Amino acid sequence: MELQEKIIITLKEAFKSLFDHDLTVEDLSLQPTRKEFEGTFTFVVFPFLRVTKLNPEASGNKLGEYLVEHCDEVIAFNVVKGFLNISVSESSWMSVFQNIYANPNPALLPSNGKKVMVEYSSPNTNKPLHLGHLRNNFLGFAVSQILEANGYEVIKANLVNDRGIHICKSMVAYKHFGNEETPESSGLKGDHLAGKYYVIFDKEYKKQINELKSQGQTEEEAKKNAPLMMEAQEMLRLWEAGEPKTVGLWKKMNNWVYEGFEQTYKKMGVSFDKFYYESDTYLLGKDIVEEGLKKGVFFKKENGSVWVDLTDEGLDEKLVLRADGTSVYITQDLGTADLKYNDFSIDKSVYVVGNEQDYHFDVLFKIMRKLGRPYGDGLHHLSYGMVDLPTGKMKSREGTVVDADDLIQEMIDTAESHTKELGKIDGFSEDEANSLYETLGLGALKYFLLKVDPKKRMLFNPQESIEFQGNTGPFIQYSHARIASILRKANQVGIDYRTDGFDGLTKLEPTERDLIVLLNDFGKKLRLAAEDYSPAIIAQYLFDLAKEYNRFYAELSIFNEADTKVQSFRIALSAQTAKTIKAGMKLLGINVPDRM
RNA sequence: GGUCCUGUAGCUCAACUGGAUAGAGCAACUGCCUUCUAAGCAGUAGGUUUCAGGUUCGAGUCCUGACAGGAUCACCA
Repeated sequence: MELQEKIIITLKEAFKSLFDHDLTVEDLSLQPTRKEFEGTFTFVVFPFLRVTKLNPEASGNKLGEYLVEHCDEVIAFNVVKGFLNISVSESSWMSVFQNIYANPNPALLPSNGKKVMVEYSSPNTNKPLHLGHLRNNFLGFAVSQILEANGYEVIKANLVNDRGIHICKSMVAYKHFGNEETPESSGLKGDHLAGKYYVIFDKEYKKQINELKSQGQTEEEAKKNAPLMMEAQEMLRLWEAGEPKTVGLWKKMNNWVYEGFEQTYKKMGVSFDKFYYESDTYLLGKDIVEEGLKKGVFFKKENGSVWVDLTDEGLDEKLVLRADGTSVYITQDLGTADLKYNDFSIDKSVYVVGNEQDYHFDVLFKIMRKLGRPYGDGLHHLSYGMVDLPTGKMKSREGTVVDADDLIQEMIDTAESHTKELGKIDGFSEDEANSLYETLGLGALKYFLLKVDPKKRMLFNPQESIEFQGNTGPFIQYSHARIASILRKANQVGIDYRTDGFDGLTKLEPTERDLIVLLNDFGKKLRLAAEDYSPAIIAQYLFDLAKEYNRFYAELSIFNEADTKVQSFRIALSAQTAKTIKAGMKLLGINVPDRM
């Protein structure tokens, strides 16, 4: 049984025995004791004064005395105002440590038999990935790992937006200005090549608009009548009709993009179990519209358009099918939701999509629940804030974006020069060194984007945002490398740091105890991160853990320690910390080096 | 304008979901490498938690109203 659980149960008994009052375990909770007070757990007695009918101090004292007497682990207590601070014996902490140390993988809770799909990335195929996509991809991958560690079976899905007016724009521009350019002939990655023509389209389109405006058309007319735009619209019609030449060009350009994406995904370290393509799904959902009409969830207006009325849920009326019978954005999402369920019979479905689509998903989920879908309550929009630059919002058409490939490379280069400056690569082969730079550069980038609460909008300053010191990925990686070094030496010297090497040890230094407390928290954090869909909780925890370890490292010596039991224990404590850091970082999709 | 999200040290972020004197990192300053990796450790300084009310033993956290920033409100995706 967990230590905290045991204390809470004893508290429950205390209320029964001392005050003849029944409480549930859920009524009682412990919080960490603040650093300036003696103790590890604190029980706040204020809410129970009505039950104890005593003043706060007396209540705390009564409960504290009961705990010391009836709970072996509790060795002392003190009461400050209404706060009962509980001290746990050092031998209890030792046995807590023995328990967690025996677990080979701290980041793996038993299977819960449930299936969840996490849809993330979901790029458009007309341009390369940028900084905003990085946040999406890292979040999606990390949340998948976290859910898996919590016992879910996870299907990582990517719904590729491969059709529509945007890709037609790139195609039109390529037709006019491409001169049969290919990734090979241009030396450009396929996604960058497609993006180049998307930008060209916009540039030429704007020229045409200005020309038409100078001929007396309004802005609105000009936007509609510009030949390039009309051509793009026509191309979309041809595509939908399956016209072979158009489809051929579409396939050719998309394949270039996919090759480019594949490289970037590989570099980012993210992966998918299932790809969906909108070219396959964009016609789905019409049967659901029919179903909704039959069930009375939807209604038809005079012109034949179909709507859902969500005013009773605090939203508005929303169109789900046009008067001419064609789909809108949400129509296909209705269909895709069912498709996912039919493919995998999932219990939960998570959509990692920016907060600009909050309203859309609110509507989508409410509709699915009204339709009585079995997975309705398992739908979740992991909504994250935009990544802004100091110059403001990123706009891909205007070229004010931080390109994902460029940024990753920049991070790796920075890691390289920083590492060389510190002179830390003695004895590294070239391959090892390069792999280290990649680990550190990506670690810094991923940690930076994941440590912030997903729903918060964040600022990215290319010059200043990425550091290698303080609350950063490399700081945590460094802590791991330090421990790895200790373990190498311990193995070399032949120190036994398995449990029997320090059995019977009862004396603990404060930093050692603090480390055990933190290590013991990992499971709780893991659950919380899954409940909140928040890798930031793991990131924050790992920083705290690394920080605490570095304090321990600075304060106490291992190899100069005369008592061999203490020595073995400190190495075991180090090993457990490394294990936890490695497992936790893996949840974030970050590797940790053994040397740096 | 309606709805939703956000507002905490100069900057970037925490605060265990209502608990004690609001904590870290960066930047600044002071110490610590003849000892296991100084990408580290210890310390100093930095705050009316945007503002005004309210709820209660207790509010950064909940409620109301301002103010500021962002998103969204198409027979676009």
